[in-house]
Amino acid sequence: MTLRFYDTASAEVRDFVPLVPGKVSLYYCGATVQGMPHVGHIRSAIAFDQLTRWLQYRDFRVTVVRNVTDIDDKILAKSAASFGPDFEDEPGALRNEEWWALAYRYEQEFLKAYDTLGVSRPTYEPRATGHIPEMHALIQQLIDRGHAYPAPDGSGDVYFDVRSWNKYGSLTRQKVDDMQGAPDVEAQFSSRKKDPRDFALWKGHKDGEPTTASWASPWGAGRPGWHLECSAMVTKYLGAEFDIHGGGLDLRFPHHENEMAQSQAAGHGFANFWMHNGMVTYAGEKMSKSIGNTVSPAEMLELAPPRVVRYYLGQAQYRSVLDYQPSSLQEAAAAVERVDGFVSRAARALATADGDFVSGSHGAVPDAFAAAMDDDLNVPQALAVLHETVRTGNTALTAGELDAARQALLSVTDMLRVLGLNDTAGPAVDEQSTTALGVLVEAQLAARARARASKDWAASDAIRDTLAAAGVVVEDGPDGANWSLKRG
RNA sequence: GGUGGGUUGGCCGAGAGGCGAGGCAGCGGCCUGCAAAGCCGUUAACACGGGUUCGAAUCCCGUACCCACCUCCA
Repeated sequence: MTLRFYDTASAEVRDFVPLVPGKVSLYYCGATVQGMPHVGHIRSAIAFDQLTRWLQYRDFRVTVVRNVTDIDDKILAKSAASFGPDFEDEPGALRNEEWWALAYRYEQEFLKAYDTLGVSRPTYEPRATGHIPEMHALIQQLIDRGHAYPAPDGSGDVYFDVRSWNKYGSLTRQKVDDMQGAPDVEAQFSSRKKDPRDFALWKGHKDGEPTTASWASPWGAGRPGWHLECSAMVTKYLGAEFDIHGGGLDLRFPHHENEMAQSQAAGHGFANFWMHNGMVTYAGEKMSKSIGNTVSPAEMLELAPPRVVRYYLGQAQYRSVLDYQPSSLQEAAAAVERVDGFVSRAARALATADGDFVSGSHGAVPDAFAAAMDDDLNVPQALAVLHETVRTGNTALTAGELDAARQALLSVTDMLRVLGLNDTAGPAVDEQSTTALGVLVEAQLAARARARASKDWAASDAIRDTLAAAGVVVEDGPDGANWSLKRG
């Protein structure tokens, strides 16, 4: 087996070899916590969670760092708006909310969504505001090396000097001269910037901005620029050179280009691999706040249980575009139920036949599954293996070949674990209620069995219909009827 | 203007020179008292026009359309 990933920087799939044998350092961009998470954010997190889980399966010790950008123009603007006279109470918005309170509130919303959808927690989740000294050090390094300069107008801004770094643009294979200029921005900053593409490392404090959003610095009070935050934090936790930097495809430029320029200009090796997940679109258009076509995880969770949402968002190859439509959740639900159906039938059959059966693990997924995952996380192909294994298992169950069924069940369990489909939060299970429900349903099924024995089909079907209406699915098998709660 | 990516059967979605991925939906069958579930079979595709090749969805050239980024964006 060879692990291979697509590296955006070299635009090719290359063999993955970690810098330190047995260890992988992974940094991926989390959210700017200025609003509720939408499905696109979650897709990204799921993609890198799949990556993490696969690397762990391959016995790497994975250190995952995902940042929280908790200081930013939009956060300040939203907070400021909440104090304004024209503030309208949007759903979820709070009046007179300090920027740091707003950021923290949304940070928790993201965390909740990640947890619900089975995104394992990163090793660490640093906040930008907690790393001001590291950022200052990096800025000073860049100034010393001639790649950054304080704005001459005394605004307190510090800019990265794009023209001083001849590799600028290499991540996205663009030439500085070919880049489209933004006329208004050029005009606005012409007195401060040497080149319109120069970007802010440090933003000088402006009148009217809250003092809580201002930190002292050698260049004047202010706050950090977005791109700088990631460079400073990744270096602090993962070192000057690390294995993988990830994020959404839309961050390639300017964010990641700028990060790479800053860090390499400061003498750091930086990321060995750049991995970018594809966008989620809605009706063919990228889902984003500015367009307003976002779908929240909460909305999806109203249509389907967490595991189905996870399956849906994770089923495509991570680099492909995923076009969301509500009906796709129903398809995902059918696929998940097929797998779950096998798991519960197999577990039941094996438990009946073999009292000491406990759900366990091979510790190994099928070779074809592993080969698919090794190949740039080809989840669709891996899912094909999953479904084929389910079919094999179903056939074995029907034939009464319990050993084969057990093998299939263990394989399926292992594959589900790797895909993160085994442990997403489900509805809270109340043991007492479950027990009580079981007693009641069994009583109904006993009555139905008597009716069937006397060929009273009307009575039998009436019981089945009543239970179905209550969300209890009854399936007749060779050993009598089984029941389960309809998921969702 | 620049830089990437895409166009696969009714839908989703892999593959990347020869062997019909898989899921969902449909159809037929087995099983069932009837269902459900399951299994078997089955229908069907590679945007368009050229070219290379014994052979192209896959490689090359051209065309059309779509998307993303070049401004905050997962």
